[in-house]
Amino acid sequence: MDSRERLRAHHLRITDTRVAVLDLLHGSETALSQGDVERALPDQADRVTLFRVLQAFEEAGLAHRVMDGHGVARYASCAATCSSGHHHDVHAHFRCTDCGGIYCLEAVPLPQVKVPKGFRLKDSHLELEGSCKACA
Amino acid sequence: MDSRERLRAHHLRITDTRVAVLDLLHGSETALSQGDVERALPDQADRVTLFRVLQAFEEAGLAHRVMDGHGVARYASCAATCSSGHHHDVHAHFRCTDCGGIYCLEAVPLPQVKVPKGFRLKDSHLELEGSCKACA
DNA sequence: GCGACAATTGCAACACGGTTGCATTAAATT
DNA sequence: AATTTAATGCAACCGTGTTGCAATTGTCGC
Repeated sequence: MDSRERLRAHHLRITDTRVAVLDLLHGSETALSQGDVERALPDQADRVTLFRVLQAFEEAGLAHRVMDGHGVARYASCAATCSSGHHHDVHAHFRCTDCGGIYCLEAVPLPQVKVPKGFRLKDSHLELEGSCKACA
Repeated sequence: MDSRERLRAHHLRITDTRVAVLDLLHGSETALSQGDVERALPDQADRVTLFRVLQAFEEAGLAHRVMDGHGVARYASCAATCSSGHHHDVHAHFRCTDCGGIYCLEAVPLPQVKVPKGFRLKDSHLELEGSCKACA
């Protein structure tokens, strides 16, 4: 689906920056940080705007957020079935310790776990680390 | 084991601050951030010192580091079998979205996963989210 | 196409954790 | 006790994340 259509479908106004960022995310194999986007689209927009664009994408269900190992947020485009407040990115993430890239591993499901008595489980994240196919 | 003994066994010099921090970590049910330690031990030491103490603990195998959901590092005391460069904290972590506390769930093992061809897996982290027994 | 309204953007500024360099202090070794 | 080696405190810096506000721009009805 075209980026403009996707924005419209998720009730976000269509601006040059949003289209450019969404295209970028969609074409990237790895999740991108705000800084990555900034570097990939120089002079496109202020860093605060990029921050807010990515924030809006996440809230709207257009992208999901993954934390890298150093506390920096990275974003990857969501499956088509995600919508505002309802993400379905139930897969593992692989972080390459060489290049820093984060890959969504759709094929790796999240395990069913049992938590101790009294704890209430709402969400789970599985993060794998190692070398990606480009670095190994 | 006494904190002084543990420091000695891991080839770290024994200082008031290190003993205090190690005692604190050992007595805490949840993983603590540098800020947590700072607040728990006011006037004990400079924040840079606390940063370096926690860093030294991790390198020495006295504590392991867990990232909270917002990119802040938290530390929990390690099992006795951990040593410099060889951590054995192969368990899941539970983050309470209400109080922010992070619990080590020794009873929850890490799943065996298969990564795509070309990827080389070295480490994995399982992070669970929800409400802890105190908040639920 | 034009105007009105609401959403988006840019800029300045700040918060906070993480991090380094360097001079000072303190622990371990003899 | 003297020497060596590591730990500490302080100042300072970086990058990400964040907010407030004024200026700009997209969208919708006409």
